Amino acid sequence: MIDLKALRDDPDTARASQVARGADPALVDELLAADERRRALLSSFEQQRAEQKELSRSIGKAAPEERQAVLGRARALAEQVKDAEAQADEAARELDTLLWQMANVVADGVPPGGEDDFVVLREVGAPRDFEAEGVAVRDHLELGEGLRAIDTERGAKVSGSRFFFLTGVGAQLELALLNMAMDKATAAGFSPMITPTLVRPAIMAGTGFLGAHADEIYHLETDDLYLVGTSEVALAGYHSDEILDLSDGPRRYAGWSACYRREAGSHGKDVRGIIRVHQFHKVEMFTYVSEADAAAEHERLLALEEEMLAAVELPYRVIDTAAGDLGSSAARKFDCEAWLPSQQRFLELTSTSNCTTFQARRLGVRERTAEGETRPVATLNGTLATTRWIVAILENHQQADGSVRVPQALQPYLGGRTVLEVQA
RNA sequence: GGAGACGUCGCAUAGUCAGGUCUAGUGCGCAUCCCUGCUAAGGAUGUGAGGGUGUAAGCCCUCCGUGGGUUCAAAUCCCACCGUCUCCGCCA
Repeated sequence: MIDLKALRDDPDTARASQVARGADPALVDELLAADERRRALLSSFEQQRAEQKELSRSIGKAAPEERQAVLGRARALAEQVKDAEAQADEAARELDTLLWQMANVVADGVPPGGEDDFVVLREVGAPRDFEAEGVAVRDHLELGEGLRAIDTERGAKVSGSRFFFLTGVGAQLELALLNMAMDKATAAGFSPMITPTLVRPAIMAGTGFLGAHADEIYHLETDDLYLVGTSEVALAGYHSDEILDLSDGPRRYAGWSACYRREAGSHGKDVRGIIRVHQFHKVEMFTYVSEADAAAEHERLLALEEEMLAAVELPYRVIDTAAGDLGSSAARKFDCEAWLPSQQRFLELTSTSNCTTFQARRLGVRERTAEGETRPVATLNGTLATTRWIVAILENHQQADGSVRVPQALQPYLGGRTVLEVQA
């Protein structure tokens, strides 16, 4: 959630942020009004409560003859206090409801607008000229089937649409990718983590995923648990309600987990193959860092993502996501999109968000300052590899006969294999 | 699934049966200072979180796993829930 004090001091920035996101700036003024109301009612309650406590204490030592009179007054006061408390509570609830509706304030420099208003920061690597090479481009599913690596038909039979099996070399390829990502993260100082994929409502809400896109999330009614769409959720919850010591630097984690997405709003989109699926695997970087160092950490996560993309030799571009396409928790987001030869377009492979103190406030993650005070930390996350990367790797490294070249950096993770051969 | 024990301000604990200076005590740890001096010890003071108010010093409120309830008054009594541990059963 946003910082109420900052909102009070500088409502214009918050209003501008709402406008950039395409959200309603009036929410800011509703918040200010609700905050003022809450503080007034709280002060009133606290004053009456102090009075009541004092009177109540005097009963124990009151002389027997005046006891009844004091008791009578105390009873009346108790009624009054109960009423004042109810009013203060109600005002606090109203404020809270508004507070949880408000998305993070976007960072300076984020392009305003919606999904299509991103800014391309750079393009790296050139797409192959398949025509010149004499290669008739196959899409990832055709390639995957030829390699006996992907089986979507049986995925549908067993689990429904948007499910699949990775078979044989396909399974090995995913493990290779994810292991390489874990190694890379570990080398960069991230602690490897294998996280729960079912989380409590408070954790899911704290990360900001239960807002506008709540229908994207699987919910297990019987147990009131949510299936995570990314290990970010579990990693953000990991230090919830804790006060961290970040004086030795940020806490960095690399989460390995299955991820689940309902894809409720994407009927008919990316229905072929494994581009958009209900379940996949991902290695996710997650950092807890002092707010002042958050922007630098964001660059660091982005750099690691680009290193991974370079390691698997994919042409890609980096985009600065527009305000309206940011998640509610993010103040800024960079996506890396790989070139997809079969569709002649870019496909998102990584996404790194700076959530500033937004998630930390909701989840109660703070740090101890040098002065001994507490303050909310900043949280950031970024993708290091996912099942979807297989799509881009197969397509970009395909050869004329339907076999696929293995990028050099990946070869050690595939037993030294240099080519994935077509299977009979 | 059954039976039981437990959940207190970093850690360890007192307090709960008998509701009222508990305005949560003590030890350890930690911080500052003092004394002294030689691989250290002793003493003093301070030391949870969140919030309201105030220029400030300060004053005040909330929190004893969570949420309700009883009462003038709840760490303490009642109810529900959550979590941890032990034993039994069942399943992998």
